[in-house]
Amino acid sequence: MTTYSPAEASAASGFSIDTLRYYEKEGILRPVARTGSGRRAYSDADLGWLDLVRCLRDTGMPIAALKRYAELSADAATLGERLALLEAHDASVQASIDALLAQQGQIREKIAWYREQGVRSGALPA
Amino acid sequence: MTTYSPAEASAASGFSIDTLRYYEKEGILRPVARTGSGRRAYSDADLGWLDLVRCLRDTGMPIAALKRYAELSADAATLGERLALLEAHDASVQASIDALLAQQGQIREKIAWYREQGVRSGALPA
DNA sequence: ACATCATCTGGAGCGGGCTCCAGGTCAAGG
DNA sequence: CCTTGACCTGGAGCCCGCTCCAGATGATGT
Repeated sequence: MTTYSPAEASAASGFSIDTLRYYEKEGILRPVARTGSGRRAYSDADLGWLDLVRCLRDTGMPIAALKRYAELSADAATLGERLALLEAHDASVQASIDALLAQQGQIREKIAWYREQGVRSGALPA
Repeated sequence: MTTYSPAEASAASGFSIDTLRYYEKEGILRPVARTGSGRRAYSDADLGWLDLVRCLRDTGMPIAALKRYAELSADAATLGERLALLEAHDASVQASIDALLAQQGQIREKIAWYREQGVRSGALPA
């Protein structure tokens, strides 16, 4: 069973070492195994979980929700609850995408308007 | 030429009155006209600009960039620069959308995995 | 043996973006 | 008139999510 040093876990997950320690302190990462001398030894399972954390964080899930999800993960009986949490998050991601698409439309209208103004005034080539 | 009280501008833009004052202080909103007694009187142009600000903020443009954009808007000769700024922002919005779609895929995989686990273990109905 | 380096801990500090507060000033309704 | 309420100002405070620091400890390479 391979293990990984903090530096390796950081490289693999894309989180800084400080952030990994912070996540552990916050309960997003359950206590990581230690070597005899007290250094962290991340497991493959830890890295897998960090991958998911990365994805959830990057899609805007707040630390508190991540922590909740992590707590639930400690108990197999909460599978339904975790599923619900993920589904709610999926819906919120969908909402963000929809909002971004609409806003992108507005930005592009503005861009088109600028282009027209520029050409009309001769400031931009047609 | 219609004008709007702070409360009206807030309702129309969706920004709190405090945020409107903050934006003005930061230079995102150029100094708003005042009534004889010193109260703000927002114009239609102000509200239009706030609409755009809303859109840009909601798509993740930071305060500093908004400020830059606002400064450029004071000088007609900077049209090209503003256009470039918007185009860059459009590209970053597109990148966010792409990233979200990919991450959504990952989340949905996880959801599917949970469903299967749930059914397999009998915790969830097929 | 020694210098170097990675890591450890607890806690302070930071940047972004607001949000709230105290204390004061007007304008309008009863 | 007098109260009420919207508004004003400058500045402090807050929440989030890290990020950095000092000081100590243990592993590593020469």
